[in-house]
Amino acid sequence: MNIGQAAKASGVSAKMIRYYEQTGLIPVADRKESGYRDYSDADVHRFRFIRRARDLGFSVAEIQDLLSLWNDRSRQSADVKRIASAHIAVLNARIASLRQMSETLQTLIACCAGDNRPDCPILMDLEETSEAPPTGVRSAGGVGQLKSRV
Amino acid sequence: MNIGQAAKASGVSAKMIRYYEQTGLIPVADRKESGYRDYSDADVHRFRFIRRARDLGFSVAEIQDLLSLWNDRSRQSADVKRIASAHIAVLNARIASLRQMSETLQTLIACCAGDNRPDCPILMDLEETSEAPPTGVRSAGGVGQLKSRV
DNA sequence: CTTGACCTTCCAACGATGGCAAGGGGCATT
DNA sequence: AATGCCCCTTGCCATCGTTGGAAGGTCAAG
Repeated sequence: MNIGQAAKASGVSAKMIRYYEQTGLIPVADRKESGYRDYSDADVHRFRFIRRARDLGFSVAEIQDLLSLWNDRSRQSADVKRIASAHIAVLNARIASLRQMSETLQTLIACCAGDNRPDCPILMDLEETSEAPPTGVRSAGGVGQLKSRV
Repeated sequence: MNIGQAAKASGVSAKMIRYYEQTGLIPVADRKESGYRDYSDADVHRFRFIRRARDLGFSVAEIQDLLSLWNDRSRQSADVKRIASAHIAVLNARIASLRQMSETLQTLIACCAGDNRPDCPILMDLEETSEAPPTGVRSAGGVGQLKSRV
Protein backbone atom coordinates (compact mmCIF):
# COMPACT_ATOMS: atom_id res chain seq x y z
CA MET A 1 0.00 0.00 0.00
CA ASN A 2 1.34 3.42 -0.91
CA ILE A 3 1.47 6.24 1.57
CA GLY A 4 -1.50 8.00 0.00
CA GLN A 5 -3.73 4.98 0.37
CA ALA A 6 -2.55 4.43 3.92
CA ALA A 7 -3.29 8.07 4.61
CA LYS A 8 -6.82 7.82 3.31
CA ALA A 9 -7.46 4.57 5.12
CA SER A 10 -6.19 5.91 8.43
CA GLY A 11 -7.15 9.54 8.37
CA VAL A 12 -3.54 10.57 8.99
CA SER A 13 -2.14 12.72 6.21
CA ALA A 14 0.79 11.46 4.17
CA LYS A 15 2.72 14.47 5.37
CA MET A 16 2.19 13.48 8.97
CA ILE A 17 3.03 9.85 8.36
CA ARG A 18 6.41 10.90 7.01
CA TYR A 19 6.83 13.27 9.90
CA TYR A 20 6.00 10.60 12.46
CA GLU A 21 8.50 8.30 10.81
CA GLN A 22 11.13 10.99 10.87
CA THR A 23 10.62 11.77 14.53
CA GLY A 24 10.65 8.11 15.50
CA LEU A 25 7.03 7.83 16.58
CA ILE A 26 6.61 5.02 14.07
CA PRO A 27 9.26 2.68 12.69
CA VAL A 28 10.92 3.39 9.38
CA ALA A 29 8.72 2.03 6.60
CA ASP A 30 9.74 -0.65 4.15
CA ARG A 31 10.38 0.56 0.64
CA LYS A 32 9.41 -0.87 -2.70
CA GLU A 33 11.96 -1.01 -5.48
CA SER A 34 10.73 2.35 -6.66
CA GLY A 35 11.63 3.90 -3.34
CA TYR A 36 7.99 4.31 -2.38
CA ARG A 37 7.07 3.51 1.19
CA ASP A 38 5.06 0.33 1.53
CA TYR A 39 2.46 -0.09 4.25
CA SER A 40 0.47 -3.01 5.58
CA ASP A 41 -2.94 -3.15 7.19
CA ALA A 42 -1.17 -3.37 10.54
CA ASP A 43 0.53 -0.08 9.79
CA VAL A 44 -2.78 1.50 8.96
CA HIS A 45 -4.11 0.11 12.20
CA ARG A 46 -1.35 1.88 14.04
CA PHE A 47 -2.03 5.14 12.19
CA ARG A 48 -5.65 4.97 13.21
CA PHE A 49 -4.57 4.46 16.80
CA ILE A 50 -2.39 7.53 16.55
CA ARG A 51 -5.09 9.62 14.99
CA ARG A 52 -7.62 8.62 17.58
CA ALA A 53 -5.17 9.52 20.33
CA ARG A 54 -4.54 12.88 18.74
CA ASP A 55 -8.27 13.44 18.46
CA LEU A 56 -8.35 13.00 22.20
CA GLY A 57 -5.71 15.67 22.54
CA PHE A 58 -2.76 13.51 23.51
CA SER A 59 0.60 14.98 22.65
CA VAL A 60 2.98 13.09 20.43
CA ALA A 61 5.13 12.29 23.44
CA GLU A 62 2.15 10.78 25.23
CA ILE A 63 1.20 8.84 22.14
CA GLN A 64 4.68 7.42 22.09
CA ASP A 65 4.09 6.04 25.56
CA LEU A 66 0.64 4.78 24.65
CA LEU A 67 1.98 3.06 21.56
CA SER A 68 4.66 1.22 23.45
CA LEU A 69 2.11 0.09 25.99
CA TRP A 70 -0.16 -0.96 23.18
CA ASN A 71 2.60 -3.14 21.80
CA ASP A 72 3.53 -4.49 25.19
CA ARG A 73 1.60 -7.65 25.94
CA SER A 74 2.78 -7.66 29.52
CA ARG A 75 1.63 -4.11 30.13
CA GLN A 76 -0.31 -3.10 33.20
CA SER A 77 -3.50 -1.23 32.56
CA ALA A 78 -2.59 0.98 35.50
CA ASP A 79 0.15 2.52 33.36
CA VAL A 80 -2.30 3.38 30.63
CA LYS A 81 -4.74 4.75 33.13
CA ARG A 82 -2.06 6.93 34.65
CA ILE A 83 -1.19 8.53 31.34
CA ALA A 84 -4.82 9.10 30.53
CA SER A 85 -5.51 10.57 33.95
CA ALA A 86 -2.59 12.94 33.69
CA HIS A 87 -3.82 14.02 30.32
CA ILE A 88 -7.36 14.60 31.43
CA ALA A 89 -6.05 16.85 34.17
CA VAL A 90 -4.32 18.96 31.55
CA LEU A 91 -7.48 19.06 29.48
CA ASN A 92 -9.54 20.16 32.42
CA ALA A 93 -7.06 22.86 33.30
CA ARG A 94 -7.26 24.21 29.78
CA ILE A 95 -11.01 24.10 29.89
CA ALA A 96 -11.08 26.00 33.14
CA SER A 97 -8.78 28.63 31.74
CA LEU A 98 -10.82 29.05 28.58
CA ARG A 99 -14.03 29.16 30.56
CA GLN A 100 -12.61 31.91 32.69
CA MET A 101 -11.78 33.88 29.58
CA SER A 102 -15.11 33.19 28.01
CA GLU A 103 -17.07 34.23 31.06
CA THR A 104 -15.12 37.42 31.55
CA LEU A 105 -15.61 38.31 27.94
CA GLN A 106 -19.26 37.40 28.07
CA THR A 107 -19.77 39.80 30.94
CA LEU A 108 -18.05 42.56 29.08
CA ILE A 109 -20.00 41.93 25.92
CA ALA A 110 -23.24 42.02 27.82
CA CYS A 111 -22.32 45.46 29.11
CA CYS A 112 -21.44 46.83 25.69
CA ALA A 113 -24.19 48.72 23.90
CA GLY A 114 -22.82 47.73 20.52
CA ASP A 115 -24.10 50.82 18.81
CA ASN A 116 -22.52 53.67 16.89
CA ARG A 117 -21.18 55.45 19.95
CA PRO A 118 -17.52 55.05 20.89
CA ASP A 119 -18.05 54.28 24.58
CA CYS A 120 -17.23 50.66 25.17
CA PRO A 121 -16.86 48.76 28.43
CA ILE A 122 -14.84 46.12 26.65
CA LEU A 123 -12.12 48.56 25.74
CA MET A 124 -12.37 50.13 29.15
CA ASP A 125 -11.72 46.82 30.80
CA LEU A 126 -8.80 46.12 28.50
CA GLU A 127 -7.36 49.45 29.51
CA GLU A 128 -7.48 48.27 33.06
CA THR A 129 -7.12 51.87 34.07
CA SER A 130 -6.16 50.97 37.62
CA GLU A 131 -3.06 53.11 37.77
CA ALA A 132 -2.77 51.79 41.26
CA PRO A 133 -0.62 48.98 42.46
CA PRO A 134 2.48 47.75 40.76
CA THR A 135 2.50 46.07 44.16
CA GLY A 136 1.63 42.40 44.08
CA VAL A 137 -1.55 40.90 42.70
CA ARG A 138 -3.62 42.69 40.13
CA SER A 139 -6.97 44.20 40.99
CA ALA A 140 -9.65 41.70 41.86
CA GLY A 141 -11.87 40.06 39.31
CA GLY A 142 -9.16 39.89 36.71
CA VAL A 143 -8.65 36.84 34.63
CA GLY A 144 -5.41 36.16 36.37
CA GLN A 145 -2.01 35.18 35.12
CA LEU A 146 -2.43 32.41 32.60
CA LYS A 147 0.88 30.79 32.10
CA SER A 148 -0.46 27.48 30.89
CA ARG A 149 -0.80 26.59 27.26
CA VAL A 150 -4.35 27.26 26.28
CA MET B 1 11.93 54.42 30.66
CA ASN B 2 14.01 51.46 29.55
CA ILE B 3 12.46 48.36 28.11
CA GLY B 4 13.01 46.36 31.27
CA GLN B 5 11.15 48.86 33.39
CA ALA B 6 8.35 49.07 30.86
CA ALA B 7 8.19 45.29 30.86
CA LYS B 8 7.87 45.11 34.62
CA ALA B 9 5.34 47.90 34.73
CA SER B 10 3.17 46.34 32.04
CA GLY B 11 3.61 42.63 32.58
CA VAL B 12 4.71 42.15 28.98
CA SER B 13 8.21 40.70 28.73
CA ALA B 14 10.94 42.73 27.09
CA LYS B 15 11.24 39.99 24.53
CA MET B 16 7.64 40.33 23.57
CA ILE B 17 7.79 44.11 23.42
CA ARG B 18 10.58 43.85 20.88
CA TYR B 19 8.65 41.19 19.04
CA TYR B 20 5.50 43.30 18.92
CA GLU B 21 7.52 46.20 17.60
CA GLN B 22 9.12 44.02 14.97
CA THR B 23 5.81 42.63 13.78
CA GLY B 24 4.19 46.04 13.65
CA LEU B 25 1.69 45.56 16.45
CA ILE B 26 3.17 48.59 18.16
CA PRO B 27 5.02 51.53 16.60
CA VAL B 28 8.79 51.59 16.50
CA ALA B 29 10.06 52.95 19.79
CA ASP B 30 12.08 56.12 20.18
CA ARG B 31 15.71 55.57 21.05
CA LYS B 32 17.96 57.32 23.50
CA GLU B 33 21.44 58.37 22.49
CA SER B 34 22.69 55.07 23.79
CA GLY B 35 20.46 53.19 21.41
CA TYR B 36 18.20 52.01 24.20
CA ARG B 37 14.49 52.04 23.50
CA ASP B 38 12.71 54.75 25.45
CA TYR B 39 9.13 54.30 26.63
CA SER B 40 6.55 56.62 28.11
CA ASP B 41 3.71 55.91 30.49
CA ALA B 42 1.40 55.94 27.49
CA ASP B 43 3.43 53.13 25.97
CA VAL B 44 3.16 51.14 29.16
CA HIS B 45 -0.54 51.77 29.12
CA ARG B 46 -0.70 50.26 25.67
CA PHE B 47 1.36 47.26 26.75
CA ARG B 48 -1.04 46.63 29.59
CA PHE B 49 -3.90 46.77 27.13
CA ILE B 50 -2.16 44.22 24.98
CA ARG B 51 -1.42 41.95 27.86
CA ARG B 52 -4.95 42.07 29.13
CA ALA B 53 -6.25 41.21 25.68
CA ARG B 54 -3.86 38.30 25.46
CA ASP B 55 -4.98 37.12 28.86
CA LEU B 56 -8.44 37.00 27.36
CA GLY B 57 -7.12 34.80 24.59
CA PHE B 58 -7.23 37.32 21.77
CA SER B 59 -4.77 36.63 19.00
CA VAL B 60 -2.24 39.24 18.00
CA ALA B 61 -4.23 39.91 14.84
CA GLU B 62 -7.36 40.57 16.87
CA ILE B 63 -5.40 42.77 19.24
CA GLN B 64 -4.27 44.78 16.27
CA ASP B 65 -7.89 45.49 15.45
CA LEU B 66 -8.73 46.23 19.06
CA LEU B 67 -5.80 48.60 19.35
CA SER B 68 -6.77 50.58 16.32
CA LEU B 69 -10.31 50.87 17.65
CA TRP B 70 -8.90 51.89 20.99
CA ASN B 71 -7.02 54.68 19.31
CA ASP B 72 -9.96 55.67 17.18
CA ARG B 73 -12.03 58.30 18.93
CA SER B 74 -14.77 58.02 16.36
CA ARG B 75 -15.05 54.26 16.78
CA GLN B 76 -18.36 52.50 17.11
CA SER B 77 -18.68 50.21 20.06
CA ALA B 78 -20.48 47.79 17.77
CA ASP B 79 -17.17 47.12 16.06
CA VAL B 80 -15.53 46.22 19.32
CA LYS B 81 -18.43 44.08 20.31
CA ARG B 82 -18.29 42.26 17.02
CA ILE B 83 -14.65 41.34 17.49
CA ALA B 84 -15.25 40.23 21.04
CA SER B 85 -18.28 38.19 20.04
CA ALA B 86 -16.39 36.47 17.27
CA HIS B 87 -13.63 35.67 19.70
CA ILE B 88 -15.94 34.29 22.32
CA ALA B 89 -17.40 32.00 19.71
CA VAL B 90 -13.93 30.63 19.05
CA LEU B 91 -13.32 30.22 22.75
CA ASN B 92 -16.57 28.37 23.20
CA ALA B 93 -15.81 26.11 20.28
CA ARG B 94 -12.47 25.23 21.81
CA ILE B 95 -14.11 24.60 25.12
CA ALA B 96 -16.68 22.34 23.55
CA SER B 97 -13.98 20.40 21.77
CA LEU B 98 -11.90 19.99 24.88
CA ARG B 99 -14.93 19.01 26.90
CA GLN B 100 -15.75 16.36 24.35
CA MET B 101 -12.27 14.97 24.68
CA SER B 102 -12.33 15.16 28.43
CA GLU B 103 -15.66 13.43 28.72
CA THR B 104 -14.72 10.66 26.34
CA LEU B 105 -11.51 10.10 28.19
CA GLN B 106 -13.27 10.24 31.52
CA THR B 107 -15.61 7.50 30.42
CA LEU B 108 -12.73 5.35 29.27
CA ILE B 109 -10.79 5.91 32.45
CA ALA B 110 -13.79 4.95 34.51
CA CYS B 111 -13.93 1.64 32.65
CA CYS B 112 -10.26 0.87 33.13
CA ALA B 113 -9.40 -1.34 36.06
CA GLY B 114 -6.01 0.28 36.44
CA ASP B 115 -4.42 -2.83 37.85
CA ASN B 116 -1.55 -5.07 36.84
CA ARG B 117 -3.46 -6.85 34.08
CA PRO B 118 -2.93 -5.82 30.48
CA ASP B 119 -6.59 -5.55 29.49
CA CYS B 120 -7.43 -1.91 29.02
CA PRO B 121 -10.55 -0.33 27.57
CA ILE B 122 -8.63 2.85 26.91
CA LEU B 123 -6.28 1.15 24.50
CA MET B 124 -9.16 -0.79 23.04
CA ASP B 125 -10.97 2.41 22.25
CA LEU B 126 -7.89 3.92 20.70
CA GLU B 127 -7.62 0.87 18.49
CA GLU B 128 -11.08 1.62 17.26
CA THR B 129 -11.10 -1.87 15.87
CA SER B 130 -14.04 -1.15 13.59
CA GLU B 131 -12.45 -2.48 10.44
CA ALA B 132 -15.68 -1.51 8.83
CA PRO B 133 -16.43 1.51 6.79
CA PRO B 134 -13.89 3.61 5.03
CA THR B 135 -17.22 4.88 3.72
CA GLY B 136 -18.23 8.21 5.16
CA VAL B 137 -18.60 9.03 8.82
CA ARG B 138 -16.79 7.07 11.46
CA SER B 139 -18.64 4.81 13.84
CA ALA B 140 -20.99 6.54 16.24
CA GLY B 141 -19.91 7.90 19.58
CA GLY B 142 -16.53 8.89 18.33
CA VAL B 143 -15.02 12.19 19.23
CA GLY B 144 -15.43 13.32 15.69
CA GLN B 145 -13.11 15.10 13.33
CA LEU B 146 -11.50 17.95 15.15
CA LYS B 147 -10.13 20.29 12.61
CA SER B 148 -10.24 23.33 14.80
CA ARG B 149 -7.26 24.56 16.75
CA VAL B 150 -7.58 23.26 20.22
C1' DC C 1 5.30 8.56 -25.73
C1' DT C 2 2.67 11.73 -23.17
C1' DT C 3 -0.02 13.10 -19.44
C1' DG C 4 -1.44 13.33 -14.92
C1' DA C 5 -1.48 11.45 -10.50
C1' DC C 6 1.33 9.90 -7.29
C1' DC C 7 5.71 9.52 -4.78
C1' DT C 8 10.40 11.28 -3.06
C1' DT C 9 13.33 14.83 -0.33
C1' DC C 10 14.21 19.22 1.58
C1' DC C 11 13.01 23.75 3.24
C1' DA C 12 9.95 27.15 5.16
C1' DA C 13 6.11 28.94 7.57
C1' DC C 14 2.65 29.52 11.15
C1' DG C 15 1.99 31.92 16.68
C1' DA C 16 3.77 33.30 20.74
C1' DT C 17 7.34 32.69 23.65
C1' DG C 18 11.79 31.39 25.83
C1' DG C 19 16.75 30.84 25.67
C1' DC C 20 21.44 31.73 24.56
C1' DA C 21 25.41 34.35 22.92
C1' DA C 22 28.32 38.18 21.82
C1' DG C 23 29.04 43.00 22.34
C1' DG C 24 28.07 47.76 24.36
C1' DG C 25 25.91 51.21 27.76
C1' DG C 26 25.06 53.09 32.58
C1' DC C 27 26.03 53.53 37.09
C1' DA C 28 28.03 52.70 41.67
C1' DT C 29 31.79 51.44 44.27
C1' DT C 30 36.60 51.05 44.80
C1' DA D 1 39.92 56.16 36.22
C1' DA D 2 38.96 51.55 36.56
C1' DT D 3 36.39 47.68 37.93
C1' DG D 4 32.18 45.11 38.36
C1' DC D 5 27.53 44.27 37.64
C1' DC D 6 23.26 44.71 35.55
C1' DC D 7 20.78 46.11 31.69
C1' DC D 8 20.45 46.91 26.84
C1' DT D 9 21.26 45.62 21.83
C1' DT D 10 20.83 42.25 17.78
C1' DG D 11 20.32 37.74 16.01
C1' DC D 12 19.61 33.00 15.75
C1' DC D 13 17.55 28.66 17.44
C1' DA D 14 13.83 25.77 19.72
C1' DT D 15 9.33 24.79 20.78
C1' DC D 16 4.72 21.93 18.76
C1' DG D 17 1.97 19.91 15.15
C1' DT D 18 0.85 20.72 10.80
C1' DT D 19 0.68 22.47 6.21
C1' DG D 20 2.61 24.28 2.06
C1' DG D 21 5.69 24.45 -1.79
C1' DA D 22 9.52 23.31 -5.04
C1' DA D 23 12.17 20.15 -7.75
C1' DG D 24 12.43 15.83 -9.37
C1' DG D 25 11.39 10.53 -9.92
C1' DT D 26 7.66 6.65 -10.74
C1' DC D 27 3.59 4.60 -12.25
C1' DA D 28 -0.39 3.57 -14.92
C1' DA D 29 -3.60 4.76 -18.36
C1' DG D 30 -4.46 6.78 -22.76
